[in-house]
Amino acid sequence: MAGTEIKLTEQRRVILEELRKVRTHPSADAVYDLVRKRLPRISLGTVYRNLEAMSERGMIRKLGGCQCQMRFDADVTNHYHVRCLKCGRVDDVAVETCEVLERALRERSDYAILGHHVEFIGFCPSCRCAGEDERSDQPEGAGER
Amino acid sequence: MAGTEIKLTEQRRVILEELRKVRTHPSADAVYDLVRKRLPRISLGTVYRNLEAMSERGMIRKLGGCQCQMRFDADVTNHYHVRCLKCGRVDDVAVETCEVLERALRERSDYAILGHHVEFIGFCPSCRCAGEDERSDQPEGAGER
DNA sequence: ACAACTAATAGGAATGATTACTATTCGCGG
DNA sequence: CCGCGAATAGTAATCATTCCTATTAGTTGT
Ligand SMILES: [Mn+2]
Ligand SMILES: [Mn+2]
Ligand SMILES: [Zn+2]
Ligand SMILES: [Zn+2]
Repeated sequence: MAGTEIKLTEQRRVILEELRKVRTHPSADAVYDLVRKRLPRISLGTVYRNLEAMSERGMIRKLGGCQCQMRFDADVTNHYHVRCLKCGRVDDVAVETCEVLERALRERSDYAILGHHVEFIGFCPSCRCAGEDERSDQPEGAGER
Repeated sequence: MAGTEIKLTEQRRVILEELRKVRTHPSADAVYDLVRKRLPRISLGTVYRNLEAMSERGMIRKLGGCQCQMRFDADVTNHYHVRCLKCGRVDDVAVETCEVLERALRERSDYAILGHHVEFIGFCPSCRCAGEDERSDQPEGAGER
């Protein structure tokens, strides 16, 4: 239910406030630690559930768009990928890699940059068609894992 | 031990051959299923161990460079991130997002493209210094999870 | 062929992030 | 206060991945 309105409960409000305070891109359990200082009785499940609910609604971002399961590729040349949000299919894409991005960053960052990766997200040809049919009745949870 | 030479055992050879046959970017357990047709006694642990060993040596690629643990961000504006391979720290980067990539892909792909994400990888200022010190004695497993 | 030694494997247990489940609680209109 | 749907706390289950250990395969020297 990606577009549904959400009630701003105490727990959700505090999670959001704490996440807005930090610049560290915390993990779910790090958010849990922050929130627990103000709501000692909150449960980890509530943190996970609400982080998920809020990212579905675009109130926050979830990083590392890839699913948990790793994928492997015998092609070690530099190329980018596109992943289907619904079925998880991964394909190569036909855009050339963009080293200009890396050069630009090397000048502005204190990190020692080793590389970068780009992943497009969308719906593959078959899921795309399936989605257009059922768009009317089911808003589709976008397969977000 | 990223740069060490590797012996091409029967199991490794078959894993590599099967991975080279497909274009599907299979997961570890999908590789296991493929390999098991030829080596019915191979264990899942061996598949995981050797996929990891071969990707460390650049013989294959591991996709979804992000760790398993999700990170969250209250900043929902479009921006890219850089992740430290050693300590997992994630920072925002100061390069503007590259919509030209997405436009280019939309013309060439059958996917319905919804977006893309870019993640740079490298060493953060503190891990970078620490790494330079110990570079002599320990080759450093690059923190590859 | 045999012993000694090392690297790799099979199989199963352990781990850790995430999700599912369920009884209880909360908030709210009537 | 009552009834009811949404949300929560606490815990169990899931599932990809890693760890562990006894066994095996390969290698070198005799
Ligand atoms: Mn590929
Ligand atoms: Mn950010
Ligand atoms: Zn699909
Ligand atoms: Zn670091």
